[in-house]
Amino acid sequence: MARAKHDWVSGAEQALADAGYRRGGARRAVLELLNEQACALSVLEIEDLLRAGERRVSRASIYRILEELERLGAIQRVEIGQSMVRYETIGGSKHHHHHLVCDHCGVLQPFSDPELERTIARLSERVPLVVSDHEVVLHGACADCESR
Amino acid sequence: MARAKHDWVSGAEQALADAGYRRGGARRAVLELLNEQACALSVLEIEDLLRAGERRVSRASIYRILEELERLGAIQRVEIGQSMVRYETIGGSKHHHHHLVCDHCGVLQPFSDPELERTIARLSERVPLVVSDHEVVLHGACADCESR
DNA sequence: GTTCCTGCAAAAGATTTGCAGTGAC
DNA sequence: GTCACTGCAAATCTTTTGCAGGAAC
Repeated sequence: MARAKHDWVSGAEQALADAGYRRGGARRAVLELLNEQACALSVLEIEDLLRAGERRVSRASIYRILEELERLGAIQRVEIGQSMVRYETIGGSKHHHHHLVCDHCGVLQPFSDPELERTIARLSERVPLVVSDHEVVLHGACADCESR
Repeated sequence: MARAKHDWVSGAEQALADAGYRRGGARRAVLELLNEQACALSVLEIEDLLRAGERRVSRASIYRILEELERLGAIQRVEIGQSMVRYETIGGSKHHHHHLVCDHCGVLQPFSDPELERTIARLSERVPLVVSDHEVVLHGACADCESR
């Protein structure tokens, strides 16, 4: 899967280049960080991870970069509570999925379910809206918090 | 339905009283406003509607009142983008539902679907989380925005 | 050399908190 | 009279914007 992972980064960079953007260190650092994640990150988490790791990037730049990437369709926003927007890659090594949120500790896990997708696809036809996207969040207690 | 509507307000007031809260004009105004709504409102919308209508309530009080009501289970938070938390009544005259969001104009509509509920209920058994709640948001273009 | 990218600092928007006065019981 | 409720103002937190210097082409 190392191949697929690398492909998301280069795919995104290609899309950026095609859209007339130049290369830059901050953007590359954000792309690589996002590519390594199992699940969606908030801007502040991205900032902290970058500060701890490869290269510090200013918060304003992170916001700007994420906005560009979202516009190009390389990442998507997910809103799962905690009053913070989160972002995650689209395509690449990860598939379409939804989220489980532990309301006690805040842990986030991805899950996916074909039956759910079929149900939503069918439902989308019956609804007074031309549906382009959907989001499902299950709230509850994770194994750790439940056993405590 | 006037009966059911009134019942949500008095039910919530009863729950508040049981929890040791006293009555107050600001809280009553918020309860009645929420009760009349078709769908979830943000704090700022609540503030504007109250200012225009029955009684002005300070923003800080609205936040505090909503927090209490959420803790008591009389209302629920929904997060549907637009970087703003929204709240709506639970129980009362309205049933469990989910949301359609027009990404162009921001309009919000409720919908519900029994098949979706069954699918999610089944799914909730298979997931590494003790599920207590769920939220589904469909994004797209509403009839108005689509035809334009 | 021109234009875009980036960081810094300030601004804006949403939410929370501290405190003092009023009102419920 | 006591303690909760409320409004105001200040503080906090997230996100956006303006501007100037540096980097990509």
